[in-house]
Amino acid sequence: MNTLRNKVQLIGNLGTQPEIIDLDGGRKLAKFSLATNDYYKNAKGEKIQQTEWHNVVAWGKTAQIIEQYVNKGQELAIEGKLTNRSYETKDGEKRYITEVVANEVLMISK
Amino acid sequence: MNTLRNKVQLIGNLGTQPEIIDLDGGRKLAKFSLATNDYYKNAKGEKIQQTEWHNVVAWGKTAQIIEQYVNKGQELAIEGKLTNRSYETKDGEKRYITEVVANEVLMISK
Amino acid sequence: MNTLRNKVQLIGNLGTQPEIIDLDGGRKLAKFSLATNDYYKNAKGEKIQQTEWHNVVAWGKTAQIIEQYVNKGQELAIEGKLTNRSYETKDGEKRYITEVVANEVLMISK
Amino acid sequence: MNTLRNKVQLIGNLGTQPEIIDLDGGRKLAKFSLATNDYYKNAKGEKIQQTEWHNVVAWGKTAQIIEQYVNKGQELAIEGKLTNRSYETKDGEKRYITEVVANEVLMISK
DNA sequence: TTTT
DNA sequence: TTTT
Repeated sequence: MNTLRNKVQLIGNLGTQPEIIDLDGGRKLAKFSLATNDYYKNAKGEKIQQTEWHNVVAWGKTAQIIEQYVNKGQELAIEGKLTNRSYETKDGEKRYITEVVANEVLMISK
Repeated sequence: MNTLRNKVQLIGNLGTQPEIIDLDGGRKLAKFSLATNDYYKNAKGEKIQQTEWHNVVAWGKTAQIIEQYVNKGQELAIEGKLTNRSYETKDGEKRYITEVVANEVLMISK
Repeated sequence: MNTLRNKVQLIGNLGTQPEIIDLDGGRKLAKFSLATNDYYKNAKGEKIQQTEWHNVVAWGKTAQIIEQYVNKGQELAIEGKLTNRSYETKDGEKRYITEVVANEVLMISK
Repeated sequence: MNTLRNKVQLIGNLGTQPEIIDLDGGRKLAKFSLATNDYYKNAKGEKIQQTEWHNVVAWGKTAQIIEQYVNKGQELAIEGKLTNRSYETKDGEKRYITEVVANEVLMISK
């Protein structure tokens, strides 16, 4: 009843090898940056590529699939939800980070 | 050719009245916070509500529609893309902010 | 790994009370027609409403929710997949029907 | 204001070379069948592939892109809306056909 | 056959 | 900061 309310879909390329973290109890966490590329023409008619980098995380079974099959540079479609976390810097300042929590991944490169 | 690569959809409620900024050339910019609510049961079987707050912006015609029809508290469905901007604080520090740029809005409350 | 490949999302109104079928083993099947309305302006500048009627089915837990909470006329968001079935008429002719199999429903009317 | 209400997204392979129809006024229409594949395990634990075939049409600029770049067998992501048409057979019977009208296409094979 |  |  929830994914209709908060859904993100990205098709892009991994900027780094995914980082896999082994959590207590055997559960895994995967983290990676995904670049989506947007193309448009500017006022001069030049074709411009605009790249957005997204922080993506995945848990459990999805993390396992990523660990086994997903590598740097690869093209990937993901679906998930948009989340915001805050944390404190070592100077005690509060910072905010937005992450996409992926619940589905689809490798689309051949 | 682009929205398939980077798409966000949110259905939630406005936390504040939308802020409307009149840009040079008559163009408008609308900014607001949108709360999406997720419900799940914890280990004790208690129903938990988890709220995510999203920064949403809209330009041009979409901003006009928001100015005319959208108010604090209202339920709204939006579709857009996920973007990241950086800016400098007055102390010269670089900060990052993630925003959803809405290209469609749909008022779903009666 | 699948919903990224075949996904339908509709926001519309039920044309009829949902039909609930009790299957063997206690499982339920819900069937209903959902009208989505599209608005556009024609060459004369008149506002035209175009309605599409969709055959929607849901199984199991989603069917139960529909039986309990969803009624004729109500506004509903659904997400699911697009499927095609064939059947034979009593004259032995093969006919095709397209249905949306809903796996999520969200009541959005107040 | 409309695509939130009726949206279909498919990632699949073309079963045939797209049929391109030149309409009056230079406008084009593209038609093709797209197969989406779903994988699941049956009661015996065997991996089953289920293929759905979808009728897809595209108009204008999207049809031109398809004419130039899209070929039989290729993997394609499309986004569009779900429509239903009726027509009469030569025996005077009314038949219904469901089509996905694509407004975006993305070639995802390399 | 819905709704606005 | 919203809503149920």
